[in-house]
Amino acid sequence: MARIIDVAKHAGVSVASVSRVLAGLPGVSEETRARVQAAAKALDYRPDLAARRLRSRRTDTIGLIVSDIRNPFFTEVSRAVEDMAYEHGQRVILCNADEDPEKEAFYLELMRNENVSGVILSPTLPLLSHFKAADYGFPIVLVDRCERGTEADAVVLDNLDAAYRLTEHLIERGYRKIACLYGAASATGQQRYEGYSQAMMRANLTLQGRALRPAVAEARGATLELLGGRQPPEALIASNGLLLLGIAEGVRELGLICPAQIAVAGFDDLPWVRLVDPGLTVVAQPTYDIGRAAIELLLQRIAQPSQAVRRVVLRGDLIVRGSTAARAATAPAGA
Amino acid sequence: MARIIDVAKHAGVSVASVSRVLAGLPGVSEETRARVQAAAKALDYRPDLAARRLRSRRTDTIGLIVSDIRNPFFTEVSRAVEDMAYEHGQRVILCNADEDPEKEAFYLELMRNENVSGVILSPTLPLLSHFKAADYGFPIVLVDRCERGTEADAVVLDNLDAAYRLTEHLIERGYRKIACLYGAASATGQQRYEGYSQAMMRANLTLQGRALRPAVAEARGATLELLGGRQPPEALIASNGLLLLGIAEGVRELGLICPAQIAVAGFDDLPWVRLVDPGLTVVAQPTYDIGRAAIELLLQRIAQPSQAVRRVVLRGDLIVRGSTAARAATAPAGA
DNA sequence: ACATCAAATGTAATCGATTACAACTAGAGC
DNA sequence: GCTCTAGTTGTAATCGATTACATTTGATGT
Repeated sequence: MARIIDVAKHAGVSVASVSRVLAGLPGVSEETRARVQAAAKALDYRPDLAARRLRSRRTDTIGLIVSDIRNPFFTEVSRAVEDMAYEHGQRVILCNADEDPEKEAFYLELMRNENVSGVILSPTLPLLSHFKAADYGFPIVLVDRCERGTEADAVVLDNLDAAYRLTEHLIERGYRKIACLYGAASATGQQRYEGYSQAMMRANLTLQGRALRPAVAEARGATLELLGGRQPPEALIASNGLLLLGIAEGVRELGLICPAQIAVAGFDDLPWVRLVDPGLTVVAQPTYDIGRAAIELLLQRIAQPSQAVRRVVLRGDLIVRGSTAARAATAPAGA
Repeated sequence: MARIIDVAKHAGVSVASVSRVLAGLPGVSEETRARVQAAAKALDYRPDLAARRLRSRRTDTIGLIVSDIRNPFFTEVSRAVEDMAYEHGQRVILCNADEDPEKEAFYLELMRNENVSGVILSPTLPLLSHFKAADYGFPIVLVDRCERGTEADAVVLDNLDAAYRLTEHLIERGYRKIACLYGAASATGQQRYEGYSQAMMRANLTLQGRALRPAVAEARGATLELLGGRQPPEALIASNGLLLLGIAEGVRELGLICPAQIAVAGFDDLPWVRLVDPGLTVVAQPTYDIGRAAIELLLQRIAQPSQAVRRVVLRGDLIVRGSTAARAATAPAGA
């Protein structure tokens, strides 16, 4: 493998000139530039990144720590992050923390060791509660999750508003007994539950919330339980796509007809929600935009480490489908 | 940030001793070991990875180049790869080549520059056709795609067999006019089409194949076209999850009843396939195992660069659901 | 008491770039 | 002709580890 000194010899110049040409710095004559480029091409020279990183103290690498890449929301976000990162000459190291604070700490530690340019993170609840971006040696941008007082750049959905509107929609359509299954592991789930709560209380309706671990089976179980009990709800809301899937499974398992017997709504406009029977009403998140906004914030902070904390709040898009069609006047009580 | 020389001074030993202790090499007294560890902890020392990589010529980084992480198959595979990689002290750089040979070449180039320990790759068709792992400066393992003569380690499904069994199942259930929508961009799609063809020919049935770009909209369009024409097929087969989704969309759009009016089957046991109306019959791929097998092959090849080429062929699992229920004796022709 | 040897430790070269600084060149101004 | 400046170019220090090789230490055998 050719080294910079080989290129220098081949071109008959010094290593400094080679370095300058290849870095595109000014102060090099056209002739030298041409000779160096020719030599580099002739020798198929490629700089050793380890050496460059050691000397320059820059890695051009960003870390992306999500809870689980298999969650379609994060899949999409990570895709956006990767696209943008490579466009800006950055590599991406991807990590799955599985909502586990220990794994999360491990990966943040890893990022420090890797000396990354910056990190995009969807934090667990315990980490978020005292989170200060300044505590880390590198720029951090949060995605999907953040609380009012969090001292960090962040890109989030307006969760409270979105959940409020979704719940309001159900109320308008005539549903009264509405239960909400929400993720207990993230701030986002809590905020969406809060939006649901506010809408319900405003309409003087009784809250029925279930905090769940973010897993399909959890939501399925809760659905079977709720709908199998006495006083089953008329409508179910899921705070994210995984839980929505679980609800759909449970409803299907019970053989209930949607929305006549049970209305369903949730978050994340996943490819399949329009396929299950009457089509599911959801709040769509602009996932790709979320990813893109996150990396833009990050790149700007890398360039300007001391700028004020910024927050991008995006609005969810309510997509109404058959699963929340207007409720029949009153359910015939016992026929 | 503490450097190794600081640790050495603090412990009253040489840098060599520190390095030895931290690398876990033998030939260090218990006392030195303890002092070094204490010093390292006291100073919160963390080795500079760039320096280490420069000197040791190892990066402990593997590259994962897939066509699109948003394809659930690759999502799952990449999850497995990441889990295993971090367990073995390797970082993962993730790249999406989008079935684009240029992007693919760019990323392979990047991997070379990064001096990765190895790469896991799902190659495009043109790359695969002349692929030799030995042409690259690093170990490579292929996933999901490989041809008979390919000179590279690979982990693949027994595509021909799986597609054959799936088609055979439809034939047994009484379907005759069976169309197959398959991905034109990958060897895998072609092999599955081949399995379909063999099963059809064995039963003396007429082939009806559509080579498509791997996109949901393509399959949806083809479905509308096929089912809208004269002589519509009685059953549709998709060679992967994306195309299956497109078929499901198309069928739903036309308001056809499955399987009475159209049977559907495909590949990939995605979370939603049991939810759409009668449940879709599919061949399930052991995706996590595929990812795990890939990285195991890779780690072994890294350890033993000159060992013989190996291939892991996994068997698909036919999961029968309502979408391929036995066909009614003969469709009443016009009532 | 001394040669021998293994274990422990230290010294310094090395990986391959970037970059501060010095040195050189040529033309402008006086 | 001489100084000054601006534009090029080169030399060598530097980043922070690993590791080949040299050296010291201490135990063992005779």
